[in-house]
Amino acid sequence: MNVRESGEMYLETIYVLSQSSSAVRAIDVGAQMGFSKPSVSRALGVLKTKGLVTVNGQGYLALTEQGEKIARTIYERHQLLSRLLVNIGVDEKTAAEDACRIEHYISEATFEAIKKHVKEYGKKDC
Amino acid sequence: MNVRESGEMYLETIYVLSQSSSAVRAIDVGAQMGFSKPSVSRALGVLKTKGLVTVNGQGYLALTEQGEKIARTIYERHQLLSRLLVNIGVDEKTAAEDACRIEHYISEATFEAIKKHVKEYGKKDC
DNA sequence: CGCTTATGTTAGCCGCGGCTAACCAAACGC
DNA sequence: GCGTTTGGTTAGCCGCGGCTAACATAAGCG
Repeated sequence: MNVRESGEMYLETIYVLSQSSSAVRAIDVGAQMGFSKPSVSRALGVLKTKGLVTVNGQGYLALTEQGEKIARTIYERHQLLSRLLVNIGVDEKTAAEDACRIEHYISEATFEAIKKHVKEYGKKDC
Repeated sequence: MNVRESGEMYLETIYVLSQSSSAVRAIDVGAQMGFSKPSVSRALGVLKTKGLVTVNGQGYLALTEQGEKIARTIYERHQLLSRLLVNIGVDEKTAAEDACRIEHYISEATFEAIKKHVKEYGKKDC
């Protein structure tokens, strides 16, 4: 399922919120992302039809296996990129902001290369 | 003037084409980017009204000082990111593709940090 | 019971940035 | 000199992804 930046951000947000809260609803996602209720409603509708998100009777959101896979991928990239940027001297806030955009646009190959590089870089302590 | 990814790509393309050709026209930009004539026409119209591009009587395009500044910035980022990715093991083609997207989304701070890091990295030969 | 508050959805707008179809004008070639 | 080819514009469509306004429930509370 092709999900682009917007969809990925929704999935990632649900994923992150799920880790600190036992129940995530649409309104929480909107609050987190700074988007209106209708925007969230529609975006979730799309993600539902794509089989990436489910909603139970109480309005609680859950990622499907597929959805969680995407969310975890993006989140992992976010973490790695963010740490990387901080490591090379970018301030926390800017690093997080930049990582948040870059994370949607790098290929798997680039991600793997960065991961490998970070490991080497750490080992050699340079 | 706020230019986003699309506008930046047009500016960058004009800039690059200008370096290997003495005269760049809208049609060349379209051919290079794989876009239709009307798309280019409209995009250039916007860039013209923003004072970033000029067209002379013969239909030849030129970047204004402002426009060239943006184009050079983006191109510089493209080059640096591309080299960086190749250095850490990403293949040429993928590196270019990824750089082409990332270049529009990194902050000045991140760009400077990467530049600095690349220099250090080179020096220490690790 | 009835009002308020919280949550979600529906309808419809807008800017962005692609697209095709159609047209216009200038240059080129027979 | 006239048809074709080349380059550009105008009009208008479409999907994306925000938005507001308005409405539908459902829960909490005096």
